[in-house]
Amino acid sequence: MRPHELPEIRHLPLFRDMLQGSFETLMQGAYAQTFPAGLELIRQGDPADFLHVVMEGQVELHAQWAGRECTMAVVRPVGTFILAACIRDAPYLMSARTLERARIILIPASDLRAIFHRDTEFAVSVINELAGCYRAVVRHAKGLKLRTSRERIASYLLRQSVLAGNVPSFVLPVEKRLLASYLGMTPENLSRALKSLDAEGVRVDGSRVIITDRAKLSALARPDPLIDGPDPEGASAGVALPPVGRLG
Amino acid sequence: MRPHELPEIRHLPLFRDMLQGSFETLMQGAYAQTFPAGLELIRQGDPADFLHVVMEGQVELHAQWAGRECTMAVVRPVGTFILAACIRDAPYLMSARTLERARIILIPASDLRAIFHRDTEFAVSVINELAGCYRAVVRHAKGLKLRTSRERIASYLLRQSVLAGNVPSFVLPVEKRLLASYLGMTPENLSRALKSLDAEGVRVDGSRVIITDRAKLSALARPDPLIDGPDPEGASAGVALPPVGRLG
DNA sequence: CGAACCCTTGACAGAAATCAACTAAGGTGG
DNA sequence: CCACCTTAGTTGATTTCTGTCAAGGGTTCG
Repeated sequence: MRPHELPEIRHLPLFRDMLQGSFETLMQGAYAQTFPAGLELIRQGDPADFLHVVMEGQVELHAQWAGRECTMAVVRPVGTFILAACIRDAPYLMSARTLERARIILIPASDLRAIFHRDTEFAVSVINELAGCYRAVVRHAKGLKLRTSRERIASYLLRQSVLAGNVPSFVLPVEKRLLASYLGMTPENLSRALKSLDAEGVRVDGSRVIITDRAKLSALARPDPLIDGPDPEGASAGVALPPVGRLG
Repeated sequence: MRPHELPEIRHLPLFRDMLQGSFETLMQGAYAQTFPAGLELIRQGDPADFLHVVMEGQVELHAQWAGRECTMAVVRPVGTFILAACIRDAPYLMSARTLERARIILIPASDLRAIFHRDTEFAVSVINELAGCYRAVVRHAKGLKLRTSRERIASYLLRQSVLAGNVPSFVLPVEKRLLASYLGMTPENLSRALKSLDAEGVRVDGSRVIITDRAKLSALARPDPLIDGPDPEGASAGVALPPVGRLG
């Protein structure tokens, strides 16, 4: 593991409050590895052996069934994924693949379980992390069930704009096909819908999005913190925040 | 609170491993209440004050947006709901209403948070509960994104049959309109789809479902433990289990 | 008995998936 | 350096699915 990585992990919400001894024990069993783009890191159904921490690059969480596939989330630095499976010692519900060259820390699930039995502070951090993940998926499911495709797209674009610091123009952080799958539609549909959103205050040029009429777009999207997530602190102050898609 | 209720709560996975002292403290602040059918217990967006434990009756968790509404889950005895919101001290993401006369135990969220900071065993139980809830919603979302309406219905019926002890015939545990909303479709659509499933080995008469050709239905549903949930132990032995829809 | 309400059915309109063709961009290898 | 191949994205035509609106039968409950 690289020298700068340990403190970076240590500062994650999940690890920042635990005892130093617990952290050191956890890190003794952990190791880092760099993977090329497009590599399948884990496959759904496999037993959960390691908690994964993304240090660099993007990782897609996706699910398959009956030959179909859909994107569930994208994890960016510094985020973790498949915590729940590790805790339950249960098979992964999702697969993970690198979208680009990625550096990942792997922490043995057994160490994880052993330590939160002994370190209450760590247990509390795990609780908070899990509760956050849970709420993120609930919001995702709400969006799928309550909003139409166009509304989901509009909300997503508005959200990205807010996360980028309330800027009117930004670049999509992922490929459109992936975005389509994440939003629960086909690439063709996303393409057409994006064009049709021209009339709702959005211009799209390649991967660049320009919000030309925020009020009109907002009227369609009807953003709601109970679906889109809470407004990040400092967003109003123009502080740029990473467009993290947490759900792991 | 009634005399038989305390030990019942004590035996819940969430409370069975905690220190006796912690449990007593938690129960001191708790109180029970009986609500009539159709009552809105909590509204999404409200601050999370109490963890709810269902002792009797059914409670629907649902979500609203833009005048639309959908069912997210049904909680039955003895199950809890909105644990995550209580932990994060965040607004509820879902509303809850009684489907029938229901008896509910209310546990102050602040007590909850205070106690798992002191009682590691309880913290571990909360972790396991949350991880389970998280995985339940992920499975729900997977079903919505990967399966068509007919496939979701077929899977649901097959699942209910298994939970009832692998019986070929059973009664739907909820109203069809609610089931439709839970499965992500309109009541009209469910009605039509159920009729069309006649050709796939299912007969429906009112709320009674008869699986006439399990192989054929299974070929459509393609049940998968990574979506439908793990097979309950003892199911093969014919042990009847309650058709619990946990997700809270 | 009447008033809701659930469920069903039909007709229709709108949305989305599918199939197919085409463009454009990026990377590979000659 | 260029020809070639692969892949993302777009667009169009078509079909399938789904939601909406409307009406009617049946049940429950006050």
